[in-house]
Amino acid sequence: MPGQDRRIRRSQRLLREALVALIPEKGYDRITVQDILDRADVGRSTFYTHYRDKDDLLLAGFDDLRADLQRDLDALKPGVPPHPTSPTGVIFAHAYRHRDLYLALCGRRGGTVAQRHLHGLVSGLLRDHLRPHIEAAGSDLPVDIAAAFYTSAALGLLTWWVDQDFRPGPAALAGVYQRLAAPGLLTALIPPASEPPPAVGG
Amino acid sequence: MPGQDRRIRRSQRLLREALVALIPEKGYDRITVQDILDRADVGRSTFYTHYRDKDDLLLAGFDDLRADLQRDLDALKPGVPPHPTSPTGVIFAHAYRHRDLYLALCGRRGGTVAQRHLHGLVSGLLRDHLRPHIEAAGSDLPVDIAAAFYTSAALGLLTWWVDQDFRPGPAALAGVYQRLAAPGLLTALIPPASEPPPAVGG
DNA sequence: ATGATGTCGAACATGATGTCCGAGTATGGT
DNA sequence: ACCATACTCGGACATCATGTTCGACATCAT
Repeated sequence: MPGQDRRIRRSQRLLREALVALIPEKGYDRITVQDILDRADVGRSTFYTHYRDKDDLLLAGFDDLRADLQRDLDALKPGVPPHPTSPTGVIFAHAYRHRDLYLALCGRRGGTVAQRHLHGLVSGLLRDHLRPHIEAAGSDLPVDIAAAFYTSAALGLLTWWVDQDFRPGPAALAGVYQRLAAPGLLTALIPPASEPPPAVGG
Repeated sequence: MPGQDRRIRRSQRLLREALVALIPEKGYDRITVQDILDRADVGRSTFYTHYRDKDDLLLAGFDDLRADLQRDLDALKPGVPPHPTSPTGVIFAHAYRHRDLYLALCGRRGGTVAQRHLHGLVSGLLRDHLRPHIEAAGSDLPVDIAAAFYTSAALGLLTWWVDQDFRPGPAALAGVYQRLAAPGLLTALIPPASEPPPAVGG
């Protein structure tokens, strides 16, 4: 059974790697299951015993990514009070460390499923990050709207960055993001204007 | 021939309407050409004489939309110097007037093609709008990055709005967008800080 | 070594895609 | 009114991708 596990994981890893490698080449929509099979040198039924379809394979790889990103973010939360980076900065750094994967997930040739899931993930993240700030300030700004705005802005920047071959470094990108995002949020919080936290706007 | 033209346009209109109606029901990816044919009550080869595939049909409808939106925006440009609304405000109003279409284009169940094209359209729009401001201010902010940021923010808000059944009115939405977007752009322009135009940040 | 467990991949049935060709219909000239 | 023309319509077809089935095979436990 442990040996079987090793074999299973081997196929799964091969399939996932094949898909990630194929996406920048052909574009997710044009990739056929047979393409993945050929690239991974794995049989058809092997694929279908592990995954329901192409989307399922993509999302399985996504779970690992999500866990990894969550670890980075959890490491940020209890950190020193003047956070060195925002959640968005962590995401950019994470994307830079996993360039191949993010190229497939939010690059030009990625698919709807990946983008949607990444959006959902980041959206939940930012909502949780923003809510306390907005509530503490007693602002009338709806949390959902703010989350939608900043999630799409961050992911849009990320997508642009990926398609630019990660040209400005992750720190520079995070800097630009802060520069554009933070002032708007700060002024949107002013009605009672209680606290100006160091790294809001994530 | 004029009669023929009428017949042609009839089929084309029926097909486009069928697709737009189908997208919110089934989701673009799950729609089959046969679904469109059945809904429009049009024959198979009729479809393929006019369009190469499903994507082509969608994009054809897109051209009309693009022209319509461009008219609204052109009407804005030579307007009174203190523009009453930003380009983004115009887009929100346009989306509100064509709710059915935008529900298909950027709603939850829309497809990759539509979103990509809409993104490209708005991106070009905002780039042209932002460049003079940034250059006039002599800011070091790269135009492309700013365009990526604000395009995604605007379209993300639009997508959220569409999925909320266009709940806050278009004016209210445009107001929130301005509130979140404008301060960041204004402070990003400050290095020389030459002019504070009324409705930047589109 | 041998049985139990679970994977591998060729072959198959189904459904979607895009093409082809004969039938049908409106137009325009006579 | 009639015919010829031009163009559209849609059923039938070949092709391709998908997801399933089933026998062969490899690995581990006893």
